[in-house]
Amino acid sequence: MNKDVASHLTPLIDRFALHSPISSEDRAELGKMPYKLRSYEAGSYLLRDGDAPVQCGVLVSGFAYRHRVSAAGLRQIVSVSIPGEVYDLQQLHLATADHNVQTLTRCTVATIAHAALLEIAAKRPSVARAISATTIVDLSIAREWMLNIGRRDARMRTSHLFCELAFRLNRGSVPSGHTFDLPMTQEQLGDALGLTPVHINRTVRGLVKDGLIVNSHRSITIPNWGALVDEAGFNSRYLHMVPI
Amino acid sequence: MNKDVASHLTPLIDRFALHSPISSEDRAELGKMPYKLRSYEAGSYLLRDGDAPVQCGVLVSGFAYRHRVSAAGLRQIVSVSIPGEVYDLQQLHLATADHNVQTLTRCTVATIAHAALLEIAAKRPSVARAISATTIVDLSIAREWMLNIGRRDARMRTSHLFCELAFRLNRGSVPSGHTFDLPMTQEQLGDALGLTPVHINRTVRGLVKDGLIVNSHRSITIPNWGALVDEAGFNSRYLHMVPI
DNA sequence: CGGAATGTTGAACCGTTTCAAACGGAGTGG
DNA sequence: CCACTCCGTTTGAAACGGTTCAACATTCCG
Repeated sequence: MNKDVASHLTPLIDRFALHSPISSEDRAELGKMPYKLRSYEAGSYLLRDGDAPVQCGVLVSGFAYRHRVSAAGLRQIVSVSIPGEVYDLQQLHLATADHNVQTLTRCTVATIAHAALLEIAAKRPSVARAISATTIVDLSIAREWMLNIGRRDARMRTSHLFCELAFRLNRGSVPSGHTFDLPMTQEQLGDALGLTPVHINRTVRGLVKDGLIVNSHRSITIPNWGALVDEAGFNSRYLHMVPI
Repeated sequence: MNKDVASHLTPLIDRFALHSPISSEDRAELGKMPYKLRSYEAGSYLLRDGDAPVQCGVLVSGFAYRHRVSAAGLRQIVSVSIPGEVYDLQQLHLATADHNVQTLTRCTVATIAHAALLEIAAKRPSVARAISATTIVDLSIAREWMLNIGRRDARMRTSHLFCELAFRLNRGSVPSGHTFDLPMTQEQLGDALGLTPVHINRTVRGLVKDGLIVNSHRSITIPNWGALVDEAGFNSRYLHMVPI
């Protein structure tokens, strides 16, 4: 199952390299990690609240989301993972998961045992560092989400999320007229933004009416990137991503 | 300035040990890190958005908070640091800070150069691991804050924050009748909870009226821990803290 | 002591929620 | 190929939680 190692783990290594220097030996070592390739239907759980997490996963293809459910049964989506991202470093050193990770679409996932990753991290400080850096960027995104949910109105919140996803999906540069997949229902958007699905509907329609986005079949087109950025008050700095 | 090394860095080492095994040699090594002890007035900046972070800090005494300001000038407090906590691991591998850290009270801070910490982390995998684990717990707290801000009403939000602070300040067990310092203005509470100061006022008064808390002089007494926990829907699991 | 910052309260307003109903598209079975 | 169902989207109207604005009381601090 490890024949084409480099191609499946490349996103993980690239993500690491994005925020922290990774030497070619590190690359080689990381590329040799044993992993398993699996496919999941849309809606499958990749991690369940209460589980003991024992593996990391790279989303080779597909979207996933991370969510917590309160004692009262209220759900908050706390992050969205896009193709090529690692979705499970957030639980690397914890005995019990405190949230769920669920697929939004059919996904192909390369899973790596925590033990394997920790072993390399123990041998190679730069890998340990890269894991930390990746987690720190997740934390920065979480801070921006708190600001978004806590302090912006529905319209800004929604356009801010669209900006973030477009920017991440396009790795740091979004041309006007760009289209991207957004495989989330309006209920899921509501759970991500702290709003009701009904209000998400009205808000998205408002953005469409004002020509800020075009919305069809779970994909979003941004006719004018600058206009949406202004609407959202979006500043990509928190993503700590160097534009390509 | 390093005479009484163990006493000032102990909180850092203890925090590490809380989530990840730290051997006695690691302890000794960490205890030998060079650091500087400084005092800050209430309201001082420990880190400014845009700065290049070069040092970590341990809050030997005093409270601090972390906040982001949006393009429109809206402020969101994204975490509160209590005495004994490390306040700066969240920027360890980033070139530029994306938020501010400011003191709530007069603070004594032990600062450690990032270089010194990274050097030990490079030599000692368990230290690298402890840094990661600490950051991962911060991330878990951030997730709960997103849930709190996004999905709970003002009354639950406010009592949830009180529960969290009481629980962290008391290291995992809060007896009924417990009193703790909460050196935050109502405006700051509002910025932490995504509410206006006026509404914080009404909410806190409501909690007082219903006997869930007693509030005087920036300190909070919890007459009945179980009652406040129920009101807030608080479950301490996300803090990943073993009760003492 | 005086001035600034913080806390308190009321009343009007508004963004979002709630409830309810209808619509549309995709998939399924007869 | 139609009828049926399921799920997500859309829309309207009323209700509500939280905001805004404004005024005043209190505490803090130089």
